[in-house]
Amino acid sequence: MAQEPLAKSYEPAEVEKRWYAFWEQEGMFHADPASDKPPYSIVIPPPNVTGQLHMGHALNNTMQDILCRYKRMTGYEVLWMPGTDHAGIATQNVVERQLASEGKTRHDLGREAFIERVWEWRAEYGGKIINQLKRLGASCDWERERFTMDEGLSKAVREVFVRLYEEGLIYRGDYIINWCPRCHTALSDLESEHEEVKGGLYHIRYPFKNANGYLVVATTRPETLLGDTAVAVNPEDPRYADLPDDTVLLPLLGRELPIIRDSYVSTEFGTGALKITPAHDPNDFMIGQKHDLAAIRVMDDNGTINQEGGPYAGLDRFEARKVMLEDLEAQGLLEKQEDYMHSVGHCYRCKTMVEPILSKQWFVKVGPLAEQALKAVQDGRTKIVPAQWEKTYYEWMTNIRDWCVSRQIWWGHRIPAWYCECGEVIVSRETPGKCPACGGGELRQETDVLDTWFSSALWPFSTMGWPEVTPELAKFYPTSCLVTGFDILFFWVARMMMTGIKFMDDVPFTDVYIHALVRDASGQKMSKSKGNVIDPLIVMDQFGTDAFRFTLAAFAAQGRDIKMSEERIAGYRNFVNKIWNAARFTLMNLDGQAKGELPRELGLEDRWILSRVSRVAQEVGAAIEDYRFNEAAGAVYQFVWHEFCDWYLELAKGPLHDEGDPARQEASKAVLAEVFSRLLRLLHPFMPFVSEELWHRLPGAEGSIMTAPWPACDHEDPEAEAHMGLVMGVIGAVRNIRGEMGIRPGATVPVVLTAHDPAAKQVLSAQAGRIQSLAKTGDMAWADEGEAPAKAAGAALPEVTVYVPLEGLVDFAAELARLDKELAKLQKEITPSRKKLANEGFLKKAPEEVVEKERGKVAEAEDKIERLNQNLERIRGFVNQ
RNA sequence: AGGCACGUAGCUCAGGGGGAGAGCGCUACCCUGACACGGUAGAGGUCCCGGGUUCAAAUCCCGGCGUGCCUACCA
Repeated sequence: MAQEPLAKSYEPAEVEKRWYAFWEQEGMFHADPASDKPPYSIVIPPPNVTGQLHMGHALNNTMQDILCRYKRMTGYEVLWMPGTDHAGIATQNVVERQLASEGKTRHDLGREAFIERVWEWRAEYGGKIINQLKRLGASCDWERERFTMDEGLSKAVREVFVRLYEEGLIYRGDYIINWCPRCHTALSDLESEHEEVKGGLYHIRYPFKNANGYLVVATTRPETLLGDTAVAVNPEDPRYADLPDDTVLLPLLGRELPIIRDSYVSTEFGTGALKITPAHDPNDFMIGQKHDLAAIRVMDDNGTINQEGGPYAGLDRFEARKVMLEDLEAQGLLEKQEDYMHSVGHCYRCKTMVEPILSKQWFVKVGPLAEQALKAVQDGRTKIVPAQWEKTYYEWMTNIRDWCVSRQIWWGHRIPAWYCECGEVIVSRETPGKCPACGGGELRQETDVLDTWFSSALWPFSTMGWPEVTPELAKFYPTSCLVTGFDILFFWVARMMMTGIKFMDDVPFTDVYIHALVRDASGQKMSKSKGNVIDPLIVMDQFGTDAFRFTLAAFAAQGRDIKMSEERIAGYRNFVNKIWNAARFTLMNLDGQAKGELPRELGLEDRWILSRVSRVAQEVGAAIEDYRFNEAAGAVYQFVWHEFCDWYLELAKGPLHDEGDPARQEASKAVLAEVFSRLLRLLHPFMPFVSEELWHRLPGAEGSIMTAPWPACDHEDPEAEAHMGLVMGVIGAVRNIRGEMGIRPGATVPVVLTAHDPAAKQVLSAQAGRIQSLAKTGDMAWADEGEAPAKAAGAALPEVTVYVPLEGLVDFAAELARLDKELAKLQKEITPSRKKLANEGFLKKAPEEVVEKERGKVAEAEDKIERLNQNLERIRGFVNQ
């Protein structure tokens, strides 16, 4: 690549587009099942085809991408399996809305044409989110992209359904389900979202048939009274031990209702008398079965009262409630009504209030499956991170109820069941030609489709070709990790566990990493209606994808939600720019010279930075493997900005610009090139684009940074780190004096040092040039203790005392104040240690090394205090003269 | 109703039995030949409150208070 000087600041847009195209063209995301490398695999949580990239997707996929890119660099064959979900209800809604704008309904088209229409919609708009993931830099194996309605995946769905049916784990039955009167479909328990709603508790009088008086029942849903088939009281309830009659009359309709006794009824709540509506309440249904009561459905699929409702037929459920209450009131049957907060299920798609309705549905008997899925986590075959979620998982798995999988919509996998006129039900992989029972050919296929989660539950193996036996399954199943939000722990993760164990005989993933939610800057959940959404696409346009990804990683602490604001992203945009400019500096100094062998003779700062980059590489790697993304990002940030840029580059300027010592200059160049190359690799999982761009700018660079090895930990040098610590300490001390004393930045100050530790003198003398340039000092002089300059500001380090002679620079009052402040700080710092050492219990019981450490701290501080005091006295003596 | 998290600098948060940390913001100074999307220095804290365990608690335990979230068939 032509070496033009870098622009002064980084321009992401063009770079991102170019490198993503390059990676795809080169097939760098493609996983080879025949590879010798160890496998690492992740299946993407498939976004809805109708989806638009939001913050949640961005976080989720950034994390997966960090893992995948890191694993590739550490020698794994990585498969990141992508795809989308057909999102039954959501997608059907979108297309129905489209039809509505043409003045049509799906019924005008008919089932087949409608489904055709959905496929058309998908072809046109369905790829949107995939392109948005690409913009994020996601390194998915797009050649393998899957869709839950694909032929292969549909085959897997059918296979699973039939096998579960054959084993008696799928059944069809009458049950109370959650019905959405707007979407016209059953919903699973999970899809009914409970929300606190202000309603009323109505006390209604049910007159006795053969006696005076009445029984008062309390209800929140008076309209369901039309379907009552009994009234229940607790057999233990003394209030109802002696009733004048065993039959009451249903208000408004006059139907005779038996009074039954069941311990389910609470004596605490309401009036202690409960109306029983088996067709419209799950508990009433249960009681109804127990007492052999009739179940009368009083509402149709729209939530409108049906024929059974007599005079109220045709009224909407809410309208019916209103009218019925008025009538009850008029007849003196409404004893009282009070405000009542209770939680009511709402459709997760359209927020319509769910109506519990009795109907015939298909269910998965989850008990046996859940038991296995529970065990797999308990015995550690699958690890959930952070572990606190395991509890939640156990809780749900042990209380799980059968899963209603049928949906009364058109878009989805049609249930492979056929009904014969003779009453036979045929469940089969292939469309049956005739009834095996009566031989009749008039078979009707079930019209219901399956819950979308039924197909997503198979995702980890259906995407790899199951039920066929494939090399992909052999190499990449079970997958290594699943990255997801806790909101779909039950919807999806738990169900994948069940099916994976059942059909693959092994867990679908060894790790599950549960990440937090992304909220707005004030902690509110982002939602369109609140208008507080931050659109990741706009953010990427504005600040660049790398800055955005880094922000997500940096804030992704385990177990805490992320509050996102543009200000933060701007901060990391600055970081990207910092990297860019460090590259500018590096490239200018390298002068086109390719990275070569490191020379044996190295400067202190060279040894130090090599040691640091070694350690940081290890730290960052370990943090990524433990899903501590924020720590990984923090370590890179700290290293790049505050060690490499703030210290190393400044220190290296000396030798790099010193034409008088070519060997030293060459050594610095070699180290600069080496460290910068490593730094880019450390950045790559977080910032794929800018790291790739700069990688190619490095002289002599070959291939993509994607396939470059993760930096080794091979230059640890504790001595160099200790010596650099000393140098930094001296520079810091001088800078502090300069800053506090108000010495003009341009002025050069003299420095006198006294060595407290003789070894320090040698180290510092060798680094005199570095100290002079970074602290802007003149010549460094050494004095013996006791010969310290009188008119000087002083700072005490453990190894040396630093004096800056002040004659002509500042007034001494300022220095006295500074020393006082410093002394006070030291005293305050050391107080807890002194207290500990004065405590006999501490001396006796604390570990020896802890006691030693405290002693050392006190000794060091006292030593500093003494030296500072000496200087204080000298100045006082001088001032008072 | 039960469960789970969280409460640390002005803001957003790391940390998690032995020296209170970061980023942003703030103050002062500086256009030093990579970068003002920058540099140097600095100010700022009852680690929510109350008990307990311990030689030692911001950290562990118990109880409050506050804030989120999840689960639940008491009409």
